[in-house]
Amino acid sequence: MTFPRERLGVDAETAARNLIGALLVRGTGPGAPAGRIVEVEAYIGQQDRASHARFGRTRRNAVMYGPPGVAYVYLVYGMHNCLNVVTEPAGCPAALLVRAVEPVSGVAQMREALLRGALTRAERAGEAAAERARRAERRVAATPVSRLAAGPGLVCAAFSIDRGHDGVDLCDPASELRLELVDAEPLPVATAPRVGVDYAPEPWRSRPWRFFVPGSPALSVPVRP
DNA sequence: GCAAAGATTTGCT
DNA sequence: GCAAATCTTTGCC
Repeated sequence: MTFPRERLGVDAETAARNLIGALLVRGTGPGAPAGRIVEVEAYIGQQDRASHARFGRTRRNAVMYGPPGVAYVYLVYGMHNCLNVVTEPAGCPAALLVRAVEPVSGVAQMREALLRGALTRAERAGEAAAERARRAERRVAATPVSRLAAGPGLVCAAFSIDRGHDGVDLCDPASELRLELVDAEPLPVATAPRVGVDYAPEPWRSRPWRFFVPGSPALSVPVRP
């Protein structure tokens, strides 16, 4: 069943809890990558000094101002894509960063995609390229299934998500990238401060807007005490 | 126009 | 445990 937009068009903290446990699906067919979202972070409003919306509306963050359920994809550190799900009613710039997904199916395609990325990086290494490529191959093959999408950059790499998906409607069952509602017992949700936002002043740095399934083997970085 | 930093991951010391 | 990789976006001259 496709994910109801109403579950995202509410306040961001409620939407974050709603999004935990949802299925993220890329493409169609039996080998299509799919996995359960087990960790997200909320970025809420222009006043949030950790959010891309803190500068007001720009070309990059424009979709954050639009309707909920749409993908906001951006590039960080010049090399990693990050997937967000726009939340709150249209007009309020807010998004949920998908930090970790536990693979459910399509694992082979995920490994292929991760390896493609690693090989591209290895090629640029020049003379050490061949050695790097071998290491990348071993590393990807040795990575446990639960760790394949255990980080915001890894989610995009494993699911082949890039900025071409910016603006895609994740609630449309016809979309290449979409969300599905899982008919199961709701997962427990814990909170913690967000990761990698030390540049932001208080109180934004310490807001407990990281939402995750405690004990999941697919979480990104360890939870800060 | 140019300098600086970033919602990360990887590999080496 | 730390630094490099890499390039877009933002801020300031």
